[in-house]
Amino acid sequence: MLKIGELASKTGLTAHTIRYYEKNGLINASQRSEVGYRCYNESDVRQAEFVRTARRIGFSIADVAALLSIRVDKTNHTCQDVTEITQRKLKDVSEKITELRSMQKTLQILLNSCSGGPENAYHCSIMEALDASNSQAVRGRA
Amino acid sequence: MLKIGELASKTGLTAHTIRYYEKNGLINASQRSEVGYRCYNESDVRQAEFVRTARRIGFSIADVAALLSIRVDKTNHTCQDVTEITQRKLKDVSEKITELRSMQKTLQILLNSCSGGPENAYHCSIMEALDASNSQAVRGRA
DNA sequence: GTTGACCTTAGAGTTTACTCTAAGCTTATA
DNA sequence: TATAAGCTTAGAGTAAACTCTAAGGTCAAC
Repeated sequence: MLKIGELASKTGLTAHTIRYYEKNGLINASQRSEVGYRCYNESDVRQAEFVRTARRIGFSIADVAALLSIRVDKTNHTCQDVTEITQRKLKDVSEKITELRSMQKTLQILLNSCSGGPENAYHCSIMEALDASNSQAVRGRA
Repeated sequence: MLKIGELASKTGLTAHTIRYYEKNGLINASQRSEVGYRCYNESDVRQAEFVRTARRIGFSIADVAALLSIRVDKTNHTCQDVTEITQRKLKDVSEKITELRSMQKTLQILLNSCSGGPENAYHCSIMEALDASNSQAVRGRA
């Protein structure tokens, strides 16, 4: 039976985070010591590791809660339930990537257009591009 | 001279957002009407458009504030000042993309491993992968 | 027997960028 | 003239996921 600090170092979470997850129903201590300390058994530890793994992959806390509810009652859930969550997350991630790539491209174009040197910014082409909202560099995201 | 609602529809921001930007020093109305309405002249409008453009590209509010301080005093700032901000932002964006790509890859591996069918989740390989923290799919992000 | 590390709780604070509300005045339209 | 749309302010609420604080109890070691 581990105390919270031990679970923390075992999982790489902080004790604060573990209590926060508990408040959100992701992790629980199946027992308390006589003085009220949280005690985690092997099954609790596995659940905590599940949570940490899922969070690390990018699932939100709500996603993890959904995955856990499947995990504790696998026979009443289908693979489809699981893949739905995963697919939705993949879609989110992919959309975010598309958006960021567009930003990346724009920023790179801006950087390419400017010397970046010590001369004053009076004719800086980045500033000019930002000033002209009809500029080529920026129009990509309109 | 535009009122806030007119500036809003011209820039695609909301009046709420414009006031919020004002509070953060990004946009200001160089005049007020007799009854206290904000009045924006051409220069104010250009600044608002600058802000909107820079935000759209992905600059944070702090970034935009920095760019504006250069904008209003170009002769005392260098191209280097501008490219530094842009480069830092490009680095942020690129790092975020790397992180998300890794998530994307992991999620795709999970999806590929699972049928996603209506059978129950007892042997769902996604759940198994999340349970086994030493799984191949997940280890990539450790 | 006292220091220091660890545990408890409730609850507030952080970050970013809005978004909305309430209460009230102004302006345009019918 | 009534109604609706628009403007004002200060300040609260939202989202996500922590992160920290205060005030206090517990435990192992020197």
